[in-house]
Amino acid sequence: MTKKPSRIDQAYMALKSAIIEQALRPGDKLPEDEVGQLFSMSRTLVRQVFSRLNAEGLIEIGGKRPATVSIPSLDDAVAAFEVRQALEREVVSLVIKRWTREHEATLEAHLAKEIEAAKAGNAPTSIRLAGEFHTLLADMTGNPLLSRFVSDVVSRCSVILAVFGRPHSADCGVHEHREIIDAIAAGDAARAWELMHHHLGEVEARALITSSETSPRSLADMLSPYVEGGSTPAPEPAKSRGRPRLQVIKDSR
Amino acid sequence: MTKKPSRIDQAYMALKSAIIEQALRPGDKLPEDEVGQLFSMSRTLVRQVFSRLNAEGLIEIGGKRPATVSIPSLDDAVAAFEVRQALEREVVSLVIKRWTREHEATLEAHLAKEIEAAKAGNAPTSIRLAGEFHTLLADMTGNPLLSRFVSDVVSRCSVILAVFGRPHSADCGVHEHREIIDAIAAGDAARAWELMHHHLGEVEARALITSSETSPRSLADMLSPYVEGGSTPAPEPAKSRGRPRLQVIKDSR
DNA sequence: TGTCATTTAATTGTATACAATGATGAAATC
DNA sequence: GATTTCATCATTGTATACAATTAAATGACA
Repeated sequence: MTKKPSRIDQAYMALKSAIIEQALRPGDKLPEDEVGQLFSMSRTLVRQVFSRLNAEGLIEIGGKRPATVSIPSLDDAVAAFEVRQALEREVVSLVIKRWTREHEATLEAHLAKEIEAAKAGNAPTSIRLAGEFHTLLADMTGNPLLSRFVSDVVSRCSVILAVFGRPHSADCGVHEHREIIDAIAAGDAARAWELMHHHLGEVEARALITSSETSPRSLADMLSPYVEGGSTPAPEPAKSRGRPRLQVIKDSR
Repeated sequence: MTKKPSRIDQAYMALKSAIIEQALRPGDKLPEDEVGQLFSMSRTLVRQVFSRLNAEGLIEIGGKRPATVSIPSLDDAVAAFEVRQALEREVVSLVIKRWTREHEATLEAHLAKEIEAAKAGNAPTSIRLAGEFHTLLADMTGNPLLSRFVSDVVSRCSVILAVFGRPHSADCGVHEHREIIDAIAAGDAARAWELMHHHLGEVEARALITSSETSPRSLADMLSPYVEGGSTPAPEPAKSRGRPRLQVIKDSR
């Protein structure tokens, strides 16, 4: 039984997904009260959400300025991939030790989803699933701390790709995931690590071209798919603030 | 010019130090308003401090119960040392690559402090310095993310030692640090890693004996050396509660 | 027209108020 | 005397109010 996520958790996951799927791009501003209205919570709670996102390096806060989606530097990018290599080496090593049939089934199912998303040309989903492959693998180590660190660094890498990366090409990534699964299933630690190392190198190699195009959309538009309820919560377009309208978003579970 | 630490930073560092030096022991309760009074800040800020400490696994919050210093399980301990080995292997590798004279001087100076603390029999300081040796090394990688992760896991290990560890014996640790510095200075990566691996194994090996002795002191007493200004926790002690009544915090085990 | 000073609006930083929830202890009943 | 029930208290969860600071807009002046 998964304990039901609190509203804070929901907002956290929603914003994290939005950033990772690049619906929110690096540099985008996140005013506390605006986000609060979108998720129907007070700034107090938004602040807690921001605190968590900041701890994972996904947003920048504290400068008495609106929070912004992080813009990693090139140094940050190098550092992230450096750490990621070290962590995922350990992941591969541990997963092979504790490998079970269920793990294999889980990864196969995930890979199927990746393939499906790639076929459908669903870029945001592909990006998210590509990252989840690695966090899924990390979960299988049975080491929660390692899992957390990997999840953390994978998130950072997603943002890095949003800044430096060329458009996500799902195909090659999926194929490499295929090979990694096979090597792990075969218990070939050396080959599995070599493949993972190469795979991460490929991902890192995409950090060469800068794609900086700005699309001035409203925060509500960018976030609407992530706010619970799916459709836009009809944000007040009026600039002059009338009565602060609070919308109640119900828990549908 | 280091940016001045905010009050939040100060309280965070104070509590972190108190936990790492085992002035606050696992299971100790940390009521928000009591801590707030000690550091002369509102619960709002205390909450932010707690949030950070919780993110690093040093305290537990959220259960509608008072925050408590974390009591890591044996599984947590194994997981932490597993991750730590992976991270510090990378640290050794990177530090050797980027080794400079200044690094050597910094570490020598730190080692001198460790020796001094060991001679003086200052256990809390010894514990803190032993951890700082590793974070200092991590800083020298020039990789802020790796540095953060190492700092995080080292903190966790400190708490773990507080739960499972036998009383800290500074001498052997200091000697091992000595050897590690020498191997790194000599550029012998293999030996440096072997020494570090062994050293961490030694530290982990102390996670065998449970030392559960309870000393029911007041929170103010335990924290007073960490509160800015030393022993006066209240800025306006002239009121009816000149010395704030502080309830006894018990260690339940 | 361009630049600079001043005002105005927007946004965050912090504290406090109120509600909700779980712990504690006392009283009543068997 | 033990146990259960209920009231009270302590503590956190959440929202809002106010202060402080920064970004933006306006207007004056060369």
